[in-house]
Amino acid sequence: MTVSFVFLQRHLNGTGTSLSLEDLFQLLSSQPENSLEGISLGDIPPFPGSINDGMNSSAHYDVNFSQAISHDVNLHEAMLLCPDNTLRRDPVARTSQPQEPFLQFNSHTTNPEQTLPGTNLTGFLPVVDHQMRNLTSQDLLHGLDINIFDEINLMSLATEGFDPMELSHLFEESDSDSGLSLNSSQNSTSVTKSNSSVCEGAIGSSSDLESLSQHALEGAVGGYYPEPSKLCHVDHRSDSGFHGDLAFQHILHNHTYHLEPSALESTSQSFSWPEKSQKIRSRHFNDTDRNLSRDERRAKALHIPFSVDEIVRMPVDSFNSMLSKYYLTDRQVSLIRDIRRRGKNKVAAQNCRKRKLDIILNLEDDVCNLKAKKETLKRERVQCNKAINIMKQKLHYLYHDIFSRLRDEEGRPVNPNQYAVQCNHDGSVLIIPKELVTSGNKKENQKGKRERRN
DNA sequence: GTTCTTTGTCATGCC
DNA sequence: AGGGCATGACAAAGA
Repeated sequence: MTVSFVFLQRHLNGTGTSLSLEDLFQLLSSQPENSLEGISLGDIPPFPGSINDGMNSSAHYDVNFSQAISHDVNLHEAMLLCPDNTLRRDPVARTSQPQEPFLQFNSHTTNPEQTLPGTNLTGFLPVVDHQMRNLTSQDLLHGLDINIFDEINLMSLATEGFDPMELSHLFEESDSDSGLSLNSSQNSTSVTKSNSSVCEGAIGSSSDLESLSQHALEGAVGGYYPEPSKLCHVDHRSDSGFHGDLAFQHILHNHTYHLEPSALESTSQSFSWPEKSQKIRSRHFNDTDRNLSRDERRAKALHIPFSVDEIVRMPVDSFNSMLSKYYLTDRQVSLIRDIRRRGKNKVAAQNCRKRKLDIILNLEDDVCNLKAKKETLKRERVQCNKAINIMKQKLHYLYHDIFSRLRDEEGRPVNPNQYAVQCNHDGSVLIIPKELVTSGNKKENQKGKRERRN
């Protein structure tokens, strides 16, 4: 006991029962480490570094400490944690993000023949005669004038009510070397489809050419492009921007939407269909009509001279100019508009689902992170509670130590059951009867409650 | 036969 | 005003 008894007495007797907090701590700090039954302030562990870190981290993450500990986090809240409510995960990294639903027309053709427009293929292709007969129309059309196809388009527009069988005969007679487009690629709306188109476009010198020639006949949904020589000139509008473009697209684009996987495998494209899709596709390959989508079948039935892909992907200006420049019946126009709307919406739906998936994945990540953070905060809370308990215990010992030294005016020990140490806001410490403390506390509590209500 | 998933479509609202 | 986009809801097909 290093603090003199007189010191305390002087303070307690001389100044009434007032003991400043400073004095109290002077008293405490002057105690040997083993005083207070072996517990001193030095034993109180500093506020755990991790706690500070935790607090900082709490602040850093803008997480309310208590809330973060006690609240579960739902997906919506987790999503709202994003400051700008945007996706933090790079969708491209997260998914393959084939988010370029509109691949360029004619961008990559795997058909080497396409690199030789205007070339007579028969001079280049080292194929035997029967293969030549089975070459698709696309293979043979490169040498033809674009304007011819312009006319073809117009003619097919004029085939409203035309007998498809008659047109088919035209193809048969021309032995598949009419000006059908087949070998363009990447013209589809969805990525999956565009991938397929890439492969589909690359028919190369497949042994399946024979089977593919049938698809060639179905190339454009309007699919009937009679042999140019058998057509009369209806109207020459090759000088129109869109018309020329469109005609050219008909030449270069693959309007075959579903080709046999075996044909795809023989190409230089590395893309391969998923096993599921291949099964589905191969199951339907013998039924060419079933190969076509509903809109493709409808378009085919109405002899729409453009592929569904073109209708969907065409810029609005071109689309409108197409509708105005071409003679189209109301039914055709209506169908074309429907096809365009549905096609656009299909792509939008695909993108929407992709986004939704990304959002869900991001939220799952957020949930994981927040759970980890919650665990950290829980651990920190346990450490805080431990430190608080140690502090309480030390105060308890200090309290009893003080009372063991206190003496009243007559030199008698002060009964700790009758008196209490009260620390005031101004730093002063008073020894007051317990009745006053309890009544004072009650008043304080009531006052606090009133203030809280207000 | 039931359930789940995928995909296309429609309706609607917003830009 | 028209077109496109986003998205919820529904249905069909397939696993």
